[in-house]
Amino acid sequence: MIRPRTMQVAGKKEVIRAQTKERVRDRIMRTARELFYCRGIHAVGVDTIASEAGTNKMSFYRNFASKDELVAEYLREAEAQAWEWWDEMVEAHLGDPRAQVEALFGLLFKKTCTVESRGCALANAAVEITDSDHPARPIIEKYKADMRRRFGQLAREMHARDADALGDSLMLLWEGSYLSRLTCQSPHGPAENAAKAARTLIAAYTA
Amino acid sequence: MIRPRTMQVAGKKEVIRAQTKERVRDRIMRTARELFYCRGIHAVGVDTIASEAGTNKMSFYRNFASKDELVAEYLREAEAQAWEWWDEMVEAHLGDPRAQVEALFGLLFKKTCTVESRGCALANAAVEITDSDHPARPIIEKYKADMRRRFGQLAREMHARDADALGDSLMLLWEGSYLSRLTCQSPHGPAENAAKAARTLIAAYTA
DNA sequence: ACCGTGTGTTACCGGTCAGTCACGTAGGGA
DNA sequence: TCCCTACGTGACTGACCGGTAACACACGGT
Repeated sequence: MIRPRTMQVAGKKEVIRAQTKERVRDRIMRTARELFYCRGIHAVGVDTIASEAGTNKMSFYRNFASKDELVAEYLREAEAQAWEWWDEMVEAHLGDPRAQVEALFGLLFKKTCTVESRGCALANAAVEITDSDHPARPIIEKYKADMRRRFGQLAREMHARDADALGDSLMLLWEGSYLSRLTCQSPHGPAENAAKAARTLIAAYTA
Repeated sequence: MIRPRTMQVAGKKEVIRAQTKERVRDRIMRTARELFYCRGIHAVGVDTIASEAGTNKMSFYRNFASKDELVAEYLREAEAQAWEWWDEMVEAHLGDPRAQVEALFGLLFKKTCTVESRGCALANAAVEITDSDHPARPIIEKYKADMRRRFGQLAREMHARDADALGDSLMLLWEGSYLSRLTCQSPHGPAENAAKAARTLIAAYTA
């Protein structure tokens, strides 16, 4: 039941130990992140994750209630990471929503147009997980709803004529970039033109 | 090995039989289409497909070499269907590429913004199937490469300033619409604004 | 009347899946 | 010293996976 990990005040010994011997839970999370992202959620079993993380299934189940819970945790981490990057871009251009969008699409380009990219972890999970009772579903839906809201907000701050339409358009370009990374295996896919499209749309809606 | 189904000249009896008792292979294909699309490819086993199609696993393997082959066939069918719809829209507005794109995005709206829609079968398969040796991979990649080429061609016919960029942008909107249908479970997602975005982009690139 | 084709049925194979049990051990804090 | 926590190990369950073997039957064409 995922106990709260009583992080005791770290003495010197503790620090060394943390470096040399990463806790099992963290090793599992890191391994799961890599495997789920690269091979997909259904394609990776808990046994594989455990042994790839240098441990075993029993230790896995001492740290996670179920595979579904691990998946949910994996997506929560991915979401937190995504917003961290997003906020970085936004904070670098406070008060200048155009520059913020520009920076965000620059980041998108950097993330999607690499050989290793497999698109958006949350979006991929949305495709793979069809069971509406899965604990991952609310995480995905909240994430994407937040994203839509944020794009709409940016459009409003740019004083766009039809802010909701512009926000949605930007989100479509965003999502399309991620998906096209999977359908056109080459890193030189349509996603390379996402930033330009965003710029064009913004210009058209704020002329 | 999927024999070519020696479609003998149909006598009257044959016609009746075809109505009342659909061939096993067709029943399996139809069932597979529904189940794969709704629940995902990994989530559906051949046993389920067979029994849902009113037959059994043995009859399944008399018609398909393997599950992977069925998946490939499923995607080939989906591709053919998609191009059929595409060509219908294009042929309805011969010589008017703007109207053709308009019609295509109208179709996209009709397809994505329904409660049952689960996005694009090919794109979903691209997410689920990570093994590069899978027989479905070349089908997916060819389909999306063709789509990119077609969008580029349409942009060129519209005499757009940067035809490749416009084509890619339209494709991103297209793909984004499909993906957003899965991430924002409601039919009232950002995809509702895809056509408007396409119109805006075209206007900007051909002004 | 005969045979080939398509189909149904049952049982089976080896492998993998998620998840559990019982037991052993190393190390750190009190 | 003692104990508690974290972790490792191997065996196990029951379900399901893709795929196969052997046998039976119904029907249509010749």
